[in-house]
Amino acid sequence: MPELPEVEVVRRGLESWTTGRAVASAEVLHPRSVRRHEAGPADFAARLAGRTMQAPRRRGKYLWIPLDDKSGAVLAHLGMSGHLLVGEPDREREKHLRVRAVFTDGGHDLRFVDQRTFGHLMLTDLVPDAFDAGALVPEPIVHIAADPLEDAFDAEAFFRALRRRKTGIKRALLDQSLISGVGNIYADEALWRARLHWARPTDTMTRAEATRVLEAARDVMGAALAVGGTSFDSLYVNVNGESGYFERSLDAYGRRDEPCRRCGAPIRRDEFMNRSSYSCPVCQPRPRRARH
DNA sequence: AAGGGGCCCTGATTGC
DNA sequence: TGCAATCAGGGCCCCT
Repeated sequence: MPELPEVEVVRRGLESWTTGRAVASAEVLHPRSVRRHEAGPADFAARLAGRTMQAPRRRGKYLWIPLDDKSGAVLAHLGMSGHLLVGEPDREREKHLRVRAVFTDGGHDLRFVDQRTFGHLMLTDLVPDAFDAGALVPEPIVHIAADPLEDAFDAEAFFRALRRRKTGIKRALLDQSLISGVGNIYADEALWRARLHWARPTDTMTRAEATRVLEAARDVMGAALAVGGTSFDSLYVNVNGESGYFERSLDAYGRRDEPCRRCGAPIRRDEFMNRSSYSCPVCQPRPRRARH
């Protein structure tokens, strides 16, 4: 379940393996993994061959590798279970290997392995960024907001957007067009730290509450990044196939009926958006006017 | 037209 | 024991 910290761990891990290396050839082993590349799997592979990769970049949960003169890029979203792995090119093929690129220098290859195929890769153009003057972003993600660890993130604009929305705070945190990089785990963690219930209506939120949840999101994602990200089973791993250590630091997510680390009350689990929401019934009381 | 729900996927786990 | 139901969830698409 890679969210911002996990994707950033992958980006850092890829850096020395992509920068300045030319692709000899690529193969797509599962068409669904390039479904957003409209010209199809064969075009994806053919157009990647011969291109030189640059240093990988990231916004929210999206990662991209600019190509050649930076007019284009490989855009990646890891979805639920996507891994980008590097290793000896002749090693055994993973069961869920979906896309593979080998380089002209004959060194480590780059593999996209994805059990559930919610993730995807595509080739795309880079266009001017709306948030960061002079920067370029992949065209398909121009609509998503900057993430809270970027300098370009506009906290004031985020607050104004919250007040305009008629929804609950968790749904807003998960809306990548308002703030990117936050998924189900870190949304629950940020709300627990900010002592806000997930159904708190955003249109009446105070500046202090908005600041609190934003700072909490920054803090918790920064802390997770510092220890290599969160991992449950093997659904998320870095480029060497290793898991992170943040799971043991989670305060809310996945802790149903376990004592709140602040007040001792048993953590509750609610159904929300067809998934789970974990919160403390005492520290995060349900608002009278709840919004989903 | 913004908000909310359904759906896509596979493997581990749970239940009968 | 074996099979079926359930769960996990990001983002796209569709409906109202």
